[in-house]
Amino acid sequence: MMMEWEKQPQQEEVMVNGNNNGIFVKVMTDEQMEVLREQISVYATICEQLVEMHKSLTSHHDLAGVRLGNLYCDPLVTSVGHKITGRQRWTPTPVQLQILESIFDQGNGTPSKQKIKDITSELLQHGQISETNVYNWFQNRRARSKRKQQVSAPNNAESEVETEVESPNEKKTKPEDFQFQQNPAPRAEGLCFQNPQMSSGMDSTD
Amino acid sequence: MMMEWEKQPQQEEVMVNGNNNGIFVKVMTDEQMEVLREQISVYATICEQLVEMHKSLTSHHDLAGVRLGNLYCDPLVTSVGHKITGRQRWTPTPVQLQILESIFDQGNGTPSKQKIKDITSELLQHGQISETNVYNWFQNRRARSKRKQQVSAPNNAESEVETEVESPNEKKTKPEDFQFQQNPAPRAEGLCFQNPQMSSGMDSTD
DNA sequence: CTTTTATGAATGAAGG
DNA sequence: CCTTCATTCATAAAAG
Repeated sequence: MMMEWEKQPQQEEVMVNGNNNGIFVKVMTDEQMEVLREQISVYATICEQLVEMHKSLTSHHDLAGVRLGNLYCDPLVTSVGHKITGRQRWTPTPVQLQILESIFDQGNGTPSKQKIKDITSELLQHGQISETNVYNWFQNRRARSKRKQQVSAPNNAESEVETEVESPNEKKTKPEDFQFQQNPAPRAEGLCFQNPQMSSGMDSTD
Repeated sequence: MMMEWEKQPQQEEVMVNGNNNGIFVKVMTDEQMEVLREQISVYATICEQLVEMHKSLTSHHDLAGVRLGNLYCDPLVTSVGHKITGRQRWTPTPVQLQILESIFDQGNGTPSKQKIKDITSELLQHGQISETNVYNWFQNRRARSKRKQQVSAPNNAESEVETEVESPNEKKTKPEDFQFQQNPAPRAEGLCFQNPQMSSGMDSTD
């Protein structure tokens, strides 16, 4: 059964600026926001429960544990299936990524040498990784984050939307941090939570 | 296990109606929408993978299957867990493409930042486009062009350097060479994360 | 509608 | 740090 919201994207598109250069934004009502929160929350809960179930299983059945050992250890979450035929470049596992992101968010934009080692050790518990990988990751993360800023910056023509973001400490995700995308299909889009295809799963095509 | 959703929402409140009786709603930027999609998508993917894993386990251990049977059949979980992806990508209009191609052909293979802005402005007259789009286009164009060169011109100039992995000397891109990620198998099952609170969602105009 | 191809976008790594 | 390149992923468009 599909979730309701997929069929009920009832946000409206409003033009913030009255002139023809105005920007269109998605509008959500409080209720919709709440629903979203609920749904995400549900996912979180489910995930936790499933993980617990999995733990129970593997702890009670060595055989199963072994069998799936190399599968759940990280591949479970090994995101998009990629060939195991000698990957040339490191790809962070979701867990590693999450950790990296959280560290990045902590504002310590200064990845010191020692810090790198520290982080690397930590991440090694969740998959192969090297200090260079960590170093590069932070460099790239920083650079790209910054670039996004400057791209979205050209907001001289201030709109009616007061940029009253009272989160000066937030340095990465800016509200106006989006870019225009051509949308040839003027049809209702809103929350396009669709299901094109579940593809890219854990199909490790070796 | 919760993600940063709680901290992300930086929507602004705007009054949809100009008059003082207007309703206040939350506004989400495309960026935020994208973040949301990503997060939900992650949950969906993880859930699906966990379910798959669970299936593998239970198929080998009836006991475990029974044990967990009433657990995953919980009202919480009802059907379809799917990936929610809603990214849409920019598609250049013929006119834009024409201009881009001509610029590319002018040999100025070095699209500087200022140049990008310039080009973007130009192309904006022929359809929606962003600097990032232009940047990406040139990056891709050059890469593709270069690749074609090396493929169509297998000059023996550099002897046996083709001791590469895989088969780079293969005629252009060979689809069969790399992984197939499509699996159009119509699956009408899986998990569904339903919640009493969710079901009576936003469709009720209350 | 399903499968394949073309190509926009994301990102790890290297160079300066 | 910033820019550039190479490879990969995902999806719109085309082909069947």
